[in-house]
Amino acid sequence: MSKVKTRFAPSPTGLLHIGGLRTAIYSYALAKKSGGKFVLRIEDTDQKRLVTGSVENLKNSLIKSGLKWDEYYVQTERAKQGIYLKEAKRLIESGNAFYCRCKPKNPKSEGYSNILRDPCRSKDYETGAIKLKVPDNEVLGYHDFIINKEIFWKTDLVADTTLLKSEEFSNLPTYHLAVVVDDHAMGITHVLRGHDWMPSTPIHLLVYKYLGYKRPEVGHLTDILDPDGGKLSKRKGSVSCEVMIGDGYLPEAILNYVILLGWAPKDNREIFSLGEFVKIFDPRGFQKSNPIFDRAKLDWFNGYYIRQKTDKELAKLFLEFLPKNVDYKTLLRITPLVKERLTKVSEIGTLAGFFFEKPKVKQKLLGKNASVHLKEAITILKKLREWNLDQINSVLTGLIKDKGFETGSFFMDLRVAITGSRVTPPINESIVILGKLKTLRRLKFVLQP
RNA sequence: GGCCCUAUCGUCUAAUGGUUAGGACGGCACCCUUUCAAGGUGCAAACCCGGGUUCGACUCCCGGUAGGGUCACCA
Repeated sequence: MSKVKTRFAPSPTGLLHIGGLRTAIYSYALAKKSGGKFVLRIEDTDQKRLVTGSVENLKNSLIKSGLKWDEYYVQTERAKQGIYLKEAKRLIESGNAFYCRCKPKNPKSEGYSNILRDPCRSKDYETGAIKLKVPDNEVLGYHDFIINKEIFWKTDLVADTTLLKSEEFSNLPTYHLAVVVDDHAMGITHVLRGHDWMPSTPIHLLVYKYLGYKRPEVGHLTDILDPDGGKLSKRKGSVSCEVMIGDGYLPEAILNYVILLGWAPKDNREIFSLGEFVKIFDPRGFQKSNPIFDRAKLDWFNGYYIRQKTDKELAKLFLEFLPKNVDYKTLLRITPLVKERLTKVSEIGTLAGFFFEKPKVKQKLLGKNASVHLKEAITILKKLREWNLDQINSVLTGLIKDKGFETGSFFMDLRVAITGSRVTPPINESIVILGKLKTLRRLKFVLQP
């Protein structure tokens, strides 16, 4: 197999969205599978929408997911070299582009436009924005390697599109020029991008042709849809990688889930790391229809990957979500008790908070025999010389038998008195970690607040 | 509205003309069990509709319908 070179070309307008991450993953896998290179290119030619800090954030999110790029470019830097201006002028010279001095359209006030041919194409300006002179009565087509189909457009339906902005916009290229010039200059062999780019593909096809470039393979990926309909909205915030990690999701869980949105291997295997994915990746496994983002399944992946962590790894992750003064050694002992009870790392606070802070115990959570249960528990636990699980287990089960208590309600009262909650890690194991002193103090406190 | 893409359980998907239409998440039930989980077992749950082609269509073709995208000197 010949070597594939791909790129991920985000615009630095915010955080890395999981849709973007997905495009990056597939591009990465496509290149790496062949032993080729993966390029990161920042498409920052729109000054107005640039968000400061977003380039760093983009990089960080990619790194956390394990996606390492082999080459890195920034478009405004390349624009300073004059490369886009030079190529745009070549198009003017060959008669395939023209200068335009119309006022830029405001899409919001004008809605969709049906004017395809720009009036300036017949004028003979020598400055202004440079637009593509789209030919009449031709058919443009390409084979999409993801949809696996030939796709065609009639040029009569393609608009004269701006390629290079005018002087007042610093002669920066638009996406349409920049992407073609850069992909060619960087030797990109496979372009993989979102479905939303499909309608502008005929423009790029024309630019490739007029500039005399060999064009790469092109494939369009499905869009991730919101459960409420429409494209997954950034406004909901929690679909950016950074926010999700802050919510307690693991990068490897996000990665694994996202890989499976719109792609599946022949054997339908579901669990894999990035490295394993690269090995089995096959572009024929793409789904053609848009998948819907399903948080329940993501949660399942997250729980799965939490359970795969060693106690040490997990305890370290917990630190992020707990008060600063938490003792790491104690946390390490707690970890195996909570491991299989977590969906998100952030839930450690509510599940294990009682270890670090005396809980408020609501009386109504206690059963009607609570005071008897707790009194007897105090008496028998007080006598214990060795504070370990075996001792506590045998002493308490012995008590239940002797007094004829109901096992479930006895332990529930103990649980509530110690933790303040009816949903907790195993109570005897918890008491061992909590220690004799605190345990007895809490039990007494509940009886006599 | 023009153009383009798409259509299998609620969701993610497998199937490449002949299957009891398979798996996963979620749901439900049972087992395990001192709560909740995790784990185990089982159950319910899908080929958008209408025409063709064919001995035979989830699979191929056409038409509806539905969903999505896009129509900026934004990417």
